[in-house]
Amino acid sequence: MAQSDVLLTELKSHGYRLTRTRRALLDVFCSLTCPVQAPELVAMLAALGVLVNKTTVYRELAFLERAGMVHRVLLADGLTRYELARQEHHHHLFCVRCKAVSRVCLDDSICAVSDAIRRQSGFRTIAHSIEFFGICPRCDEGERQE
Amino acid sequence: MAQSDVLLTELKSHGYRLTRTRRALLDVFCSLTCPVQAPELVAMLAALGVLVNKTTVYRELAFLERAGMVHRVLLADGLTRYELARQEHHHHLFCVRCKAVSRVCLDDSICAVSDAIRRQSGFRTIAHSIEFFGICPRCDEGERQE
DNA sequence: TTGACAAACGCAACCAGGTTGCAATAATGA
DNA sequence: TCATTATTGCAACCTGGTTGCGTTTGTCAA
Ligand SMILES: [Mn+2]
Ligand SMILES: [Mn+2]
Ligand SMILES: [Zn+2]
Ligand SMILES: [Zn+2]
Repeated sequence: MAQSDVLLTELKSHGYRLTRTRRALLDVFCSLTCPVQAPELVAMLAALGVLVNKTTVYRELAFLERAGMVHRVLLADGLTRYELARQEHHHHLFCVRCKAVSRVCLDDSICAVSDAIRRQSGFRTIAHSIEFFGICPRCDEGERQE
Repeated sequence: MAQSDVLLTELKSHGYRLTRTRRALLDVFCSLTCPVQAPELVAMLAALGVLVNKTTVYRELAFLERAGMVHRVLLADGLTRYELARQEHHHHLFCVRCKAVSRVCLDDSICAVSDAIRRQSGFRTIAHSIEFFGICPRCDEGERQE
């Protein structure tokens, strides 16, 4: 059973409808390895022959977010991206040159600062975002040759 | 000498003009303790009697960013904020309830993961952003009473 | 299979943040 | 004071995102 079918089954079991958009969107998300913007999703669906209005995509993203299946990713350019939730916990490397996004898994201890923050300031952390901005290996190579 | 005068002097020494907008903007930035959005700055300047067009503010922010005096801060709501650069290195706590932004200084070791990332993936980190999203002490108090 | 019903949808209009081209203005040093 | 050029205002534009509302469609029970 494909990963997207697992998700569809879960939605169905909660009484939600399995629409063309919903199926296609989850398919796309399962095939991706890095976060994407909503307008990009509209284009990707169109390329698959699924012509869907941007309003629908935004509403569907909100729905999938509520259902805990996708979440937002904020990177250095201020644009909102989405990726499948329930992946191995990881963080992002954003190349400020070519805008490529890659992933990195960090040591648990780095993610465990929440407790220290709670003690220090009383702030109850729900989530964190650790993003690194810099130059990816490919661009670094290119720059050295210029 | 006020902090903003130091910055103005530096700009002047590089041959840049000291305009009304520039002075007022640096004054405002020096008086703030957390990052602000561009439209907020337009309003704050207006409240000080400095009526300035939003285009000018955006251009001035780009200028001050190039000059290394302010930088962008991206938080959980996807809006771009700016704050004075050259502060003690710190990170942000974003209350998802009241949207308040506070600051926290983390252990150096947490910020030093860049080397590990370089070894692991070849990605050359220039900057990082570590943001925490959760409930601030005030809101936490309020929620407990409801 | 059919129909009722609510969920999902498309569309148009709208909003906010941000950008651009260009002509007018103002800070500077001579 | 004047020339030079950085800075500014304005209008028009762009993109991402939202809203209201009437229509379509997925689901399930008859
Ligand atoms: Mn990711
Ligand atoms: Mn800060
Ligand atoms: Zn790159
Ligand atoms: Zn709060």
